[in-house]
Amino acid sequence: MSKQRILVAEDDTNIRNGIFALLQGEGYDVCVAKDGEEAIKRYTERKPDLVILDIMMPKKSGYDVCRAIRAKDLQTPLIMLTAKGEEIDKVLGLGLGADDYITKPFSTRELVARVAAVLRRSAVAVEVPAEVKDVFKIGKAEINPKRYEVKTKEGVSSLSDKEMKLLQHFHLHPGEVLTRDVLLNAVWGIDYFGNTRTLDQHVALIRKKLGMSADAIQTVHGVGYRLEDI
Amino acid sequence: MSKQRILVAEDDTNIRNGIFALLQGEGYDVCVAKDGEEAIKRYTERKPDLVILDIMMPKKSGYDVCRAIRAKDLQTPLIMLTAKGEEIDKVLGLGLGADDYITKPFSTRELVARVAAVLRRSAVAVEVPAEVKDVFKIGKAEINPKRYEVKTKEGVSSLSDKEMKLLQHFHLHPGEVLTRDVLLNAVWGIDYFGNTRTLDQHVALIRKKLGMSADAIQTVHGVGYRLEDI
DNA sequence: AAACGCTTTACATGTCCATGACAACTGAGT
DNA sequence: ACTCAGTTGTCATGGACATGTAAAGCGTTT
Repeated sequence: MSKQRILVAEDDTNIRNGIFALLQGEGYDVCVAKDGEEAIKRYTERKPDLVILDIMMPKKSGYDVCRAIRAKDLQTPLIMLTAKGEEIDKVLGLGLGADDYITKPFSTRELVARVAAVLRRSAVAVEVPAEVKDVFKIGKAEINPKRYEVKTKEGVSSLSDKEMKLLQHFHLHPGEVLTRDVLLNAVWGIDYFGNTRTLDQHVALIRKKLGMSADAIQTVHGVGYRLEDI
Repeated sequence: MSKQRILVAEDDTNIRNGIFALLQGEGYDVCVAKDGEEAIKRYTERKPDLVILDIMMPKKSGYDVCRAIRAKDLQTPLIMLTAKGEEIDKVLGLGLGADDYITKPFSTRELVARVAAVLRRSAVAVEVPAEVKDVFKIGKAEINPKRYEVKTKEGVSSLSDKEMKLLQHFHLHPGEVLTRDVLLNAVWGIDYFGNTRTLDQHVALIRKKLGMSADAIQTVHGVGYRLEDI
């Protein structure tokens, strides 16, 4: 799974930097905003998987930002930071659609736990509409995404996470030439700066596991790869 | 299946409207009551599939309404809203027969999750009397869900609650790769805020008790676990 | 206080994957 | 056909990260 992105909107520099460092340390891709307007801007340009909103902010309050986001998008989970418990009634009462809240002051443990829990819930709720969960074929090999396995005449081999994602992406675009950029973005995440040879390496592994059907994944010299559709 | 109907009894207008909008947005057929007497009236005329009751209400308290409903009907699930943790003891202690409770303030996600969970349970209770209650096998070990025991060639060991739930979940999805998220949601509940390593720990314990059949539960690196089906 | 179940921490172990080197290949231009 | 530069296949390896495992902490029950 590629890194999950979190937008943190908080005006207090200390708290903002603290949360930034904390979440980044936990392996998230974090972007920040120091007021409500910036938060909305960052939201539209970065499309984060989770938004953490302070309520008291200059320009636009957390309430306003929440409404603005919910107007466009009902999916993305949202955590509010509040100074006092009472304000929660407002959050709920106004039907703003926040997913969780944390009252200041909070412990780092608490923040990390809630962030993880909210992301976990939303991951399950979405239940991966973009991905394929049913058995499909590549060449004469059968891919089983639920089991992370590929079955060929030669036998059954198990697939690693990246291998599975690559195969799924090929299957979703049969016959199309997929450039390295596209594949790297799809499997490794949108902002992957690594060596492009990594991709070749994984293609090679996949071909090995496909056995006879290896040539179903053709290389298009100077461009990328292509799944043969028969 | 037609829309499921939910009755919400809550005196605070903001919260009532918030819950109303939230649940309606989730696709439920929602009706509301602003005090205890109205709640009982609405209940008898609408026969909802689920009742959400605030405890502190004018005219009749949530306790009273709960008792009144349970006097006629033991089926319909019931969720109590409480302001403080202590009151919960009363709810449970009085044997009122509430199915779940939520302490204020709560997040929208939490409410939605619990509503869905309670409705799912009651649906299951009507259709299928139990989850897995018969003896089943994992590898060469025999699991007895009624006795919370596992029998292997080496002998018999007893299983804890979580261990049993985990094993049942594996047994219900043989061969499938189950992600940590899915397992945590299934066994620990949707609003679990703990460490993901807890799961690993329990898997380790289960493997120990499975003895020789330990490798029936395979780990899929970077994804989760998988029960080998032979 | 002792036992138990669950969680958390800490450290050991293992797996996968990113990376670089080099060989083999491709295609365009001669 | 041959050359050559750029691209891709393949292999080997170190390191980052996920998992295994033991032990300690914590709250509840006996």
